[in-house]
Amino acid sequence: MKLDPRHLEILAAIVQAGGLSEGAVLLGKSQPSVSRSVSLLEDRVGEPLFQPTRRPLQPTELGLALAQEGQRILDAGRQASRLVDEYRQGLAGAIRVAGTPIFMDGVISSVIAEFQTEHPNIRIDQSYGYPSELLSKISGEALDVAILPIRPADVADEFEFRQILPGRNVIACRAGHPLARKKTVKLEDITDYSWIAPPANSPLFRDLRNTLDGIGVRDLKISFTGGSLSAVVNVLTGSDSLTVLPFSVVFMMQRQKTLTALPIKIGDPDRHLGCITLSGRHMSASTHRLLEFIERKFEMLDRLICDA
Amino acid sequence: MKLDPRHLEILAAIVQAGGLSEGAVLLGKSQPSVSRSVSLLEDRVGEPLFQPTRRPLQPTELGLALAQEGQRILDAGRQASRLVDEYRQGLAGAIRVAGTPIFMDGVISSVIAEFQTEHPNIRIDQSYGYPSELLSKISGEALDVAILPIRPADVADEFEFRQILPGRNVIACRAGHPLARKKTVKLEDITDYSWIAPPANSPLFRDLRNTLDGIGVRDLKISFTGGSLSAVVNVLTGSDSLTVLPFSVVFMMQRQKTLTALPIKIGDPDRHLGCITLSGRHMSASTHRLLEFIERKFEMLDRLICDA
DNA sequence: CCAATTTCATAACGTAAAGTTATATTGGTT
DNA sequence: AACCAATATAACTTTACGTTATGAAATTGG
Repeated sequence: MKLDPRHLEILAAIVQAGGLSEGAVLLGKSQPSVSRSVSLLEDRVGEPLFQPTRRPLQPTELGLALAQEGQRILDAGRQASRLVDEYRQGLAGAIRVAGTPIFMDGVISSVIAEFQTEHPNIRIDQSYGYPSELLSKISGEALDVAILPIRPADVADEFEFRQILPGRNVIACRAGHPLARKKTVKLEDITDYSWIAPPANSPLFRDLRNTLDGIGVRDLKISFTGGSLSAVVNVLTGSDSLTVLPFSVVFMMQRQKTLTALPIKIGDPDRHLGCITLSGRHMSASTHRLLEFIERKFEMLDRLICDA
Repeated sequence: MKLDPRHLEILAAIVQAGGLSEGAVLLGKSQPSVSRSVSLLEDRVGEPLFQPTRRPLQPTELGLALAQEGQRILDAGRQASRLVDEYRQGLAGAIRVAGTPIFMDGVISSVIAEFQTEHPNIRIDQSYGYPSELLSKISGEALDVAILPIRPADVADEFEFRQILPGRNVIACRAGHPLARKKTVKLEDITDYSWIAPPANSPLFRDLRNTLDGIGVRDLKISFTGGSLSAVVNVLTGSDSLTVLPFSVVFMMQRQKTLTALPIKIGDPDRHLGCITLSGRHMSASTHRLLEFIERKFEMLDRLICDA
């Protein structure tokens, strides 16, 4: 026989409170209401749940056993309410974030780390991808937030774009690089050194080609290609190679005195770093919190970069 | 915010079944019914519980978490139903049984032991007492069943009496007692031996006095008084003393070749052994089972005794 | 890419029961 | 015996469950 879980909850409250009236108060209902609910439950069970003609209303053996199950139901209900509250306030949940490898490792990951210390109950599922995959994952709702460099004009209507950093690339080298000591660097200086290229299908690779095309470098020696940011940095710091990197990444690395940017002006890409979400869809409160957090942190970073 | 536990149950069923329609089947409800219940729940929660525009209806993070709580509620409900079923069938519960010490230890306890092997989920709370206390405990609902010797006419209206054995006392002695070998025993033989008496406030003690008065014995030597059945038996088997015991008790002990009854006719008491319950009150199914079990066993015992 | 099919949502309506206030009963107490 | 607090009952309103019928949307298969 199927019992109404609400009846079991009421039974548990009465047993716990030690009386029907007190139980009613505990439940925030009127006394006659819970009285009748108990009657209904007793009718269905077919056995008395309370000792008859006993005034401080004592449960029978069966009443006590059922009240225990009612308590479990109450507990589960309370836990559910707690979950909802936390979720609605954006204090719990899971967010699927992905972005281009260099940006994610170089800049975003530390911001996410900061976010997690503030919100330990929010789980971040991070992954990597290049713009086209990222957009299709967002579109297919396999992803909540994508962080990538994109031309604002290229953002389709189904997406929402929040710019967090203007695009700005620099030529990067190790901190103690011979060229790094010079006040100004000329094109002729650059051609002497070999180059490190990011993976061929990455946006940065196109930036690298555009940049070098732009400043007239035609035949560049590529000594290393592919790999993650840490691979690039390792090769860069262990040699006199050069590469093109977003200034924000170099800026973060400068703090550890490993990389530096050459004092030479190159064309900025028309892509800007930003967060892409699906527009029109319901956004979870925790996702909203993360986006606001990222925007705030990058405002601060932008100010630091401008001051530098 | 308080959520309806039934909604959480429905959510759990849908998630478990892998779809709204299947969930409806699982719950034994119509599909529109559960559909609307989910809508109501989503309205109250204020967050989507299922991915929109996904047809095999996949739960969101929060939906999944709430479904888990719903599962706990379902489990508790099922357990409650199981408890009720067992209780109604008399397969579970607790019964408070008490009786006069000699009867309980000598006859009833072995019957109860048999009952418990048949119904391991029924707990028997056994205790001892003399008729007056037993009746007042039954009256005050501190006891479910009392087993005692009583005159059927003395049973008040508030009680229900089921006789299980006619009253019949015998003079008992150890198996190898000198008198036990005789074909017939005369009054003169008896007076040579000392007597063991049950506690002075027990019905058996009155039976002893009545019996001896009836057969003309005036000055009896009492060598031991009080104690439980096992104490009486121990003294009896370790000496040539005599005592008065219900024949049923002696009959049970005869099987172990420890006691025997003297072949001398004494007056039967007007009390009969039976079960007392409160009349008019609801009797639990397990109590009913126990009473029937006892009646059945004693019918068999009675037949054995008559055959002997 | 369109039709067929599956899956879910909505509509309309009857009914069960939860909720309320007011009032009657009944153990327990002094 | 009488009073008091706790529980039960009565009468009525409102909510929402459950039903069948039907509509809309997404997936599937050719």
